[in-house]
Amino acid sequence: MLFHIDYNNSQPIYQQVIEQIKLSVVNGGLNPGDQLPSIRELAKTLRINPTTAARIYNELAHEGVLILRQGQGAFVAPKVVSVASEEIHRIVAAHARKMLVEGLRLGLTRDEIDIIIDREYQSIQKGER
Amino acid sequence: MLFHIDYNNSQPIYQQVIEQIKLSVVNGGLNPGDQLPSIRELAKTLRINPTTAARIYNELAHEGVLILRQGQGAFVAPKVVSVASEEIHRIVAAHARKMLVEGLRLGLTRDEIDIIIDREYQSIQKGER
Amino acid sequence: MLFHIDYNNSQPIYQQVIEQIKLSVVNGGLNPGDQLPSIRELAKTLRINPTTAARIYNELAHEGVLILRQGQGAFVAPKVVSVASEEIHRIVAAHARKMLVEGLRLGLTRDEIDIIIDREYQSIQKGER
Amino acid sequence: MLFHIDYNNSQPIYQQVIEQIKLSVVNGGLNPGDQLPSIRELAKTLRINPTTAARIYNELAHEGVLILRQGQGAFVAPKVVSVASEEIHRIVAAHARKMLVEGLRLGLTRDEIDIIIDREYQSIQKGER
DNA sequence: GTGGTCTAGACCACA
DNA sequence: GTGGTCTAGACCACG
Repeated sequence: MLFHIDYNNSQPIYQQVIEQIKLSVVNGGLNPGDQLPSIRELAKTLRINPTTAARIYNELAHEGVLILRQGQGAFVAPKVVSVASEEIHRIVAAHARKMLVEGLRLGLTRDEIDIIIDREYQSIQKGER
Repeated sequence: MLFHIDYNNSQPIYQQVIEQIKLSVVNGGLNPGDQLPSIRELAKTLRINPTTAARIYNELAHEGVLILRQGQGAFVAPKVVSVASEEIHRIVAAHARKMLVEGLRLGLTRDEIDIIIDREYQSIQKGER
Repeated sequence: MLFHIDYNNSQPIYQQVIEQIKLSVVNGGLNPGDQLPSIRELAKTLRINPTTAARIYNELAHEGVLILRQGQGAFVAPKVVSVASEEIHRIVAAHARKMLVEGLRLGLTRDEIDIIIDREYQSIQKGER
Repeated sequence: MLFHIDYNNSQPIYQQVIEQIKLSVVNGGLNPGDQLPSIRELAKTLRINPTTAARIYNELAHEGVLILRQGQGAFVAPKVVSVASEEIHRIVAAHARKMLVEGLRLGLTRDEIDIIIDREYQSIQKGER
């Protein structure tokens, strides 16, 4: 559960870490009930601004990934998907569309894109990165 | 070739329109050599500021999607992809990863995600949206 | 003495033609006293706006490359360099600097740049392009 | 790292500054990781509009020369040239051709041009200007 | 504090 | 008419 920040990435720091935490939840690196480092600790280890660390946890709590308990800390939420399946579909479809348009535009075929997706899927399952 | 802006979308409007133009180029709605509405015209129809419209075309010209000719207008560029294949792979893989993590996190299976991708692919090919 | 316009070039039409005429003068395709097509003729063959054709000749006349005689036409000027050598030096140095900075920035060595220069020099002498 | 604007120059000021920054990167005045003045600071010192200053940094970021980090500032990018060597050659050759045509047209010999190039090269290496 | 987005509007360069 | 440059200034997102 070691997070890393790529400062040469245009993506904001807080989004980079959010993505990594979500990934850990997906590939089993983090399980429901697991406790995460405190905001101060996270800020210290990642050497980021405490307000940025707070933002990370707040967003994740807002999305239902984490549960923040006053004075106790942050914990991975139980897998209770309270999001409407329509909404889920919409979110994933939007990502899929972006990926497809970009890939096709850059000259890839549908099959080549599928191969890339598969590779990423394997890498997620293995807990890589 | 009708573009639309969703003001409830957190994505900046110039990026929304950029995506839509790229999509049109991919699904054949726009072909190399086709002329696009002028900056002023685009600004008028979308009811955005001309400088924002200019930004849309400028970014697309930078990316090699459009060609801007002073005094003449904006045209779809010929398909000459000069992007390194590594770079293409990297871009698509990043999108794929985001999509997979989000889908899996929200409880979808790999198969369900594949179905969504396929639906999006079909919709792009048909020139929908 | 056939000029061509690359509409996929960001460089303005009038500058493209000016460059080509200058090149012809340099490599002997056009010699002092030679008559050029009239403005109307140039506009017609290149399928450009007559005002653009006029601009081409006016700029070249201003730079001393051509001489425009009312009612007679445009002629290549005799090689009387009336430009101060300082000025010449300044102009060429500016071009050289741009070329060097761009080449070095993109990872070329001085020798590699020299090779490119030499190749261009040969191509100019041969009257290519 | 002092930039200057020549208002008697027909070249747009954002391009003048871009060139100067590229030059600094080439001659070692600016190294990867170095922080540049903020957009607002640059605008203030050059007495230009902040949006013009932003444009300078944006273009350089697009070209991969700088990296902009929201909330942090602008930094010189690490030297990762991902431009196709064909493209590099094409760019430098175009500059070389322009320089040669102009020099020859104004009566310089090949040797005289080479001397000017060499002088510019020395001046770039020394970090002059 | 930083950069990112958007507006409103002027003036120039090009065809 | 077209796109290109620049200004002036507002408001948001990020750290």
